[in-house]
Amino acid sequence: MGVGMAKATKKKTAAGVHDHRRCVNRALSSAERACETQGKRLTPLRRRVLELIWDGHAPVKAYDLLRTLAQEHAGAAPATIYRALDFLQDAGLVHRINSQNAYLGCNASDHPHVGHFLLCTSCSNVVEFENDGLAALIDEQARAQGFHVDRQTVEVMGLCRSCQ
Amino acid sequence: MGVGMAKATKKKTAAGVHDHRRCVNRALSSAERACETQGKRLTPLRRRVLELIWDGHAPVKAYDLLRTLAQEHAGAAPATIYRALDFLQDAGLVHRINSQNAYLGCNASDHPHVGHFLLCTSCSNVVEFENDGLAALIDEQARAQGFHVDRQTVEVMGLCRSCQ
DNA sequence: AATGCAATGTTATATTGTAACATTCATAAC
DNA sequence: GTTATGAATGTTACAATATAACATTGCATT
Repeated sequence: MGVGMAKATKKKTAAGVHDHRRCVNRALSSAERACETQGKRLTPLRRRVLELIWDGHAPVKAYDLLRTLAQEHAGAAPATIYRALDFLQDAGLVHRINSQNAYLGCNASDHPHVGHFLLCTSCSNVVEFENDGLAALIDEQARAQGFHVDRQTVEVMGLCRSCQ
Repeated sequence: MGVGMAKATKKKTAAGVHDHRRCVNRALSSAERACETQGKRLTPLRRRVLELIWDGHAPVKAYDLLRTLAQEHAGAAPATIYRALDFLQDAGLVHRINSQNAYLGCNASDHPHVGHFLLCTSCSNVVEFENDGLAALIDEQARAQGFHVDRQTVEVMGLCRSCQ
């Protein structure tokens, strides 16, 4: 199927497909390094789940992952997915988008950072952004109220450039 | 039950109870005004759900509301609660805390504002805060990436002053 | 080989949220 | 006052998301 598709749409999408494939591979390599560093085990199952998450451009639902995984992995059940997701989140390889009950590969697992996202309500694409000033301002505001910050999430809903 | 309790703990909590009662009443009055202004109908059912939300200090789960409501309202079903919650959110009287699947009364329904929260992971209390600079910075960051913002939510997890 | 712990398998169930259609209620038009 | 209308609620069923609990497997160390 992959071959036929590739031929049929070669000129227009082949490069894009390969780019994306490269991007996924880069993410997986980076994930392996990150786990090595953290002394965590990126087992084949966990690695495969991470790969499935990266396969799409938008956040993925747990049960969509499950349906896909089940086609290639007999014992797949909800716990299978949720355990993998828990591991991947702990390892900083995946973020949960709370407003969507969905999961997104993290492209910056090599350094600590907070979860700040722009969510397009039209095309469902999500981009993670980093803004140290923003993180600092949130921290400062919290401290001013005597609050000790462990974690912060920012989810911004709206329209991406191409959907406006 | 209420009377016995009140007597048993009169000195220490009676004032607090009354303060909270006053606070709830203020919120309900304010909600009535807000609906009047917006041309929306705060029916007895919706008003009661809002009151139940305000009864606790922490965000409330939909099915907890349902259990409580069901004791006094025969036809209460999930849809009953979710419809009321949808209405109250549209009217700006209630916020949803995405990271907890829980709902919180809004103390500033008289003016437009964004949903910024400090969530204590120890005592479960939540405080909403307003920081125009923060909202503006988020907006600016988004615009810089060509993103048009409709709504923003900030959820900060950590420890409140008294839980540190 | 024996032990122990992490990872996964397996089954069941809890929690959260919607869909779809029927009925009731308030309001305005007649 | 009746009637037409749409909003609100009642009612039943089910979908979607997530966790609990215990069994089994696999891997690393002794």
